[in-house]
Amino acid sequence: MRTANKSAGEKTKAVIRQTALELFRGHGFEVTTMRDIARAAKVATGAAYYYFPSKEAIVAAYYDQVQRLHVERVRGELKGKTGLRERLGVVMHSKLEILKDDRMFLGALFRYTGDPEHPLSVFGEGTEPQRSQSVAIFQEAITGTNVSEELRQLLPWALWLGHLAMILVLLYDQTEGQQRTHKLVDGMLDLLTQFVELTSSALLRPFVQAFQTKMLGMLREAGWTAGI
Amino acid sequence: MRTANKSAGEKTKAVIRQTALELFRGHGFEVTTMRDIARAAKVATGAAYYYFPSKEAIVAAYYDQVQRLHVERVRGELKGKTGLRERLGVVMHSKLEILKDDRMFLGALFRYTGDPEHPLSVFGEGTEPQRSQSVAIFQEAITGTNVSEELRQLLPWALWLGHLAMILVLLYDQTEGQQRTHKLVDGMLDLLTQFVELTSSALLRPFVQAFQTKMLGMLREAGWTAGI
DNA sequence: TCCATAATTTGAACACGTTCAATATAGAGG
DNA sequence: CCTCTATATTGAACGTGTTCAAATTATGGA
Repeated sequence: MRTANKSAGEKTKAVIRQTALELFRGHGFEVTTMRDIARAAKVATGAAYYYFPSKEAIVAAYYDQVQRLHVERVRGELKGKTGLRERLGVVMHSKLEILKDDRMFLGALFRYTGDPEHPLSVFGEGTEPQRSQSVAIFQEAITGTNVSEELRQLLPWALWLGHLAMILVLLYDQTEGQQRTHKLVDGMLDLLTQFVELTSSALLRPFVQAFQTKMLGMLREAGWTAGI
Repeated sequence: MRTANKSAGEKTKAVIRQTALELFRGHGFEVTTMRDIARAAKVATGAAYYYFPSKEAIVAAYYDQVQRLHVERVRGELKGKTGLRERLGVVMHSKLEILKDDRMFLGALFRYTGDPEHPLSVFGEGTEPQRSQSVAIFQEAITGTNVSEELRQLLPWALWLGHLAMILVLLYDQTEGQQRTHKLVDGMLDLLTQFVELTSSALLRPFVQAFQTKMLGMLREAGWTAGI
C-alpha cells in the first residue's frame, strides 16, 4: 500500500466533501443546504463542521484539490514546450479545463474578496499558501523562456491576477463550452507575448524597459514585497 | 421649498439607511444585524425589508449616493483642467476621498462578484445602470484630451475596471490615510498617461496602434459590445 | 483485557437574514 | 366627515449557517 489506511475521520471528511460537491454541481451552491449535505452523506449536521469550518470551506478544499491537479497536469504538458506563448497557453487552458464543470459553485471562492480579515478572502493572509503555490506555477511556466529580469519578477504575480480574472470571466461566460473565455485567454496571451518580445527588439527596448522599471519601482514603493 | 415634502415612507427609508450606515461605520457590516438596525431606527425588523430587499442592498443604496456625489464633485473639479493625467487624477482621488471613512462596510459591494445571477453582482445585469453611469464619468474625463479613437472606446471601460480594483486595494490598505492606495493610483496614472502619449510619438505610433486595434478586435470577438 | 484519553459523531439550540399575514395609518374622492 | 384603497408598519415565524455540550467510538498503554 502506497498510503496508510485512511483513518475513520479522513474517510468521513472525504465522503462529506464529495457529497457536497455533487450537490453543488447538481443544484448550485446557494440552494444546497448543510442539512442537505449531511443527510446525503448520512451524517449529522454537525459532522460537516467538525471537518470544514464553513460551507465555503468545502469549496476551498475543492480548490486545493484543483490546484494540486493543475500543478500535476501542467508539469506533464509543459515538457518539451519551450515557447512562452505555448507554455502560458498550457497553464491557462488546462486550468479552464479542470474547472469547466464546476461553474455552479466556483463563485463561492469570491464571496469574501471584499473582506480582508476573512480566512477565505482571495487576497487575504489566510489564502497565502494557495496563492504562492499558484504564483509558483506561473514562475515555472516562464522559466527557460526569453523574459527580461524585470518581467521575471512581475509576470508571475500579474499572471496569477490575470488568471483570477479569467476564472471570473469563466463564471459569467454562457457560451457553449465557454469558448468565449478560451478565445479571450488566447487573445490576451497573444498580446502579452508580443509585448514581451518587444523587450528584445533593439528599437523599443529602452521604452519598454523603462516602463517595466517604473512599474516595479512603483509597486515596491506601494509596499509590494513579492508577497501579500 | 426646493423639494416636495417627503412622504412618510421616504422619511422612514432615509432614517433606516442612515442608521444602518452609522452602525456599519461604527461596528462593521457583519456584526451589525438587521435587528440592531431596526432597533436603532425605532422601527420593526420587517420595516427595513419594506424598503431594502436585503442587508447588502442598504450598502448598494449608499453606493448610489456615492456615485451621485462623485459625479457632482468631478464636474466641479474638472472645470479648467485639460490634461489627461490631471483629469484622471481628479476622478480617482475624489472617489477615494468620498469612500475613505467607509471601508468597514464597503466590502459588502463585492459579496456577489462571483454570482452572475445576483441582482447586486458588480458585473451582473442588475447593476448595469450604475456601471454605465460610472463609465460615463470616465468618458467625460477623457473628452477633450489627446486620445486616439481606439483608446477612446476602450479607456472608459478599462478605467472603470481599474477603479474597481482601486476600491479593492483601498479595502486592503492599512496605511495611514490610505496613502498607499493614493500613491499606487498616481503611479498607475503616470504610466497610463505615458502610454497614451506614445500614441502621438511618430516613432512608436504604429506599434501602439496595432496593439490597441488587436485588443479591440479581440474583445469584440469575445462578445464585448461596449455593454455588459 | 481494561482503562484513560483522544477522536469522532450526534442533534438540539442559537442567531441571523428574510418572509409574511395581519394590522394600522394616510390620503384621495365623494 | 366618511369611506375606500394604497401605503406603511408590525412582530411572529421560517429556513439556514453555525455552535456546542453530551454521547459514542476508536486507540494505545498498563
